[in-house]
Amino acid sequence: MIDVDQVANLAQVSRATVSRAFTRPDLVNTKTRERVLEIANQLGYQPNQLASALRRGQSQSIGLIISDVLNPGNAMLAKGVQDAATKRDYTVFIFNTDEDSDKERKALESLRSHMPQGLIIMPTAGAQENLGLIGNLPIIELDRASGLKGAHTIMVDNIGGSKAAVQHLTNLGHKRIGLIAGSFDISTAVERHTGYKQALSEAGITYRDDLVQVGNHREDGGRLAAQNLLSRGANERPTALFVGNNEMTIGAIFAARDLGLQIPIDLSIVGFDDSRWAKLLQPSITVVAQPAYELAYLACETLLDRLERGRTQKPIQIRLATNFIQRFSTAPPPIQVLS
Amino acid sequence: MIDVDQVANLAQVSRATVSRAFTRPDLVNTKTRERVLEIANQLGYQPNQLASALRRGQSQSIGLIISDVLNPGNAMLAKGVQDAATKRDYTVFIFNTDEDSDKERKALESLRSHMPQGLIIMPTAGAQENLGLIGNLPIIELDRASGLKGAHTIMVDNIGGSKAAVQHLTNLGHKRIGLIAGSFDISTAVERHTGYKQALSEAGITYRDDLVQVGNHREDGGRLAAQNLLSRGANERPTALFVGNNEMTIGAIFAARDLGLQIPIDLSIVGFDDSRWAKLLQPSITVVAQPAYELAYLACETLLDRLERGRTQKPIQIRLATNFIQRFSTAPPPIQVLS
DNA sequence: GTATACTCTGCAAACGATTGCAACTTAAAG
DNA sequence: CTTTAAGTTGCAATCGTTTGCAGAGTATAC
Repeated sequence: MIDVDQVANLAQVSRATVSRAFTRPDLVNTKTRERVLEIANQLGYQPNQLASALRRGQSQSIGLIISDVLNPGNAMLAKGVQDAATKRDYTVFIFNTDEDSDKERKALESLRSHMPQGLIIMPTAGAQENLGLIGNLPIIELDRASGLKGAHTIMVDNIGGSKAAVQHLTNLGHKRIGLIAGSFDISTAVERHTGYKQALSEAGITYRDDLVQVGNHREDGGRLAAQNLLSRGANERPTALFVGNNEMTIGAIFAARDLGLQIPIDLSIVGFDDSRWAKLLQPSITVVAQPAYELAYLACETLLDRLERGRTQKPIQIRLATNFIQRFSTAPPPIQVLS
Repeated sequence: MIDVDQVANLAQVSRATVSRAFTRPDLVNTKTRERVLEIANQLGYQPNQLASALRRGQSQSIGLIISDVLNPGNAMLAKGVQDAATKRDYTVFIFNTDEDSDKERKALESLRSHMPQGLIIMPTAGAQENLGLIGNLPIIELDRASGLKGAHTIMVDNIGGSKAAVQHLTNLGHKRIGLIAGSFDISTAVERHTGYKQALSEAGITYRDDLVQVGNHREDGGRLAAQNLLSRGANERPTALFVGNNEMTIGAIFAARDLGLQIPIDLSIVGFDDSRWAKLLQPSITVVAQPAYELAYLACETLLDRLERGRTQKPIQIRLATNFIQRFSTAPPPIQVLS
């Protein structure tokens, strides 16, 4: 690789001048600067980011820890963060946790050795202690909160989104609405559960524990939970299902099909988080859409602002609105058959 | 951040010994080593990757350039590469090109300054010249070939996959089989086109230019292409469509719906590349599945082997088999109506 | 006993950039 | 003409590791 000295020699200046030609152009005479840059360009010189980062103590990079890029929602987050970072000449280190605290810890350790200037993280259930490892790096929690006090968080309005979904169902006349929730050690699951309860309460429907199932956030969990809820007599089982995330929604749809239930005739379904297949299925699925890209983009911008401007004031806490999209998986409940 | 010297002081040794305790444990006395590691652990010391990389000239990282992590197939590639890299303690820098050569060039420049030890790339149409910029970094081309002579490539058997798909259709009795191909400056599109032609030829069907449409790899391109092919009289339009990638398959399905064509009664469809929705749709879609994860994992392992073992022998060129999955979007062609 | 080998440790020079400080040049002010 | 300031440049230290070399200590062989 070609370094400052080679450029310096050819341009007949010291390496200090070459360095300044790149980083503090105003400090070097116009003619000199042009000559240096010209020669650098010809040689294909590019400052070594490693050396630069080491000396300046600024790596010009940030970390991003998400649960799984295979989940399209997470991929969207990755894209949003990367786009925002690239625009400001930062590099992003991406790690996946697969919701496993151990992997999260390893990711943090690995990340730490690369000296990122900040971190955007979608915390796992064990994030609180893991985050201790990383010292006082500026951190923004994305999509959900670890519970760390004073943390900066950028999330969507889960309660509101959830409420909108369930209200839609109660407005259609549903009384027995099942909830397939995520694991309650994750803040989004708790909040969506809260929204569900609020909507029921406002509609004058009593909350029933037996209509709530907790799934593992994946397709099989959703399927299992739905089977559980739907394998009851026609006058017993829920007439509508609100599912707490996109993967579990797929599972629920499969379960309904297995049981021969027609959507939306026999069963209405609303999912949290929009996706490709939700639009594509017939009937297409009514969902609460999240502005994932904007969320991530904003998180990254916020982090970089904080890095470049001053240090910590009060914790930043942002909520973005969700977007309820009515499609064709919801309809009034079936007529009740007297037994 | 805490550095070698602090550990060295506490452990009453020189920093050389501390360093060796981590990197060449056999060179330091067992008792000393244990003391050093113990203290390092207590202090939470971790070697600074930047400094280490700079000094050793080995960054312990590789670059990955894909077209778009939002495409689930690409996300799978990213995951495969990352898993393989992580297992061997390498870090991955991920960049997206969105199929834009300019972005690819910028990605390469940015990447270069981070001194990766190798690169895995899904090349854009303009990759040949872009790759010149990066000097003699070990490179593996993933999923498709840039055309660079002597390049290492790891791809799937596109011709075979394509042939299997079209043979399936000819076996069902289809005579007019449309192809929605990708842009021909990308090797996969060319190869899939070749497979299509071969299968037709072997079935004794003459190749017709007007049954082939080139799309832009995205949903809208597929939709447009399909509209074009299907907006013909019932005795004119293709009775089956083979679509060259997953996004365009979605477009084709929408186009068929728009025209009121029932799949598979009026129209059979086979897509290249499996996906979530292909399984989920009703009818589910027959596809040629690619082992994307394995492809990527293998690419990364191959690259790392090459880095750690010796330098270049002859170019590596690997092809993985595709997997034809018959589902319910294909059926014999409709009975021809005499006009 | 000495000679030889081996094990372990420290010194100090790298890696490639950035930057405080000082020196030198030239222009402006008095 | 002298003084002061502004504009340019170079010197050399620094960031945190790694590593060639040499020296010290210990064990083994003769």
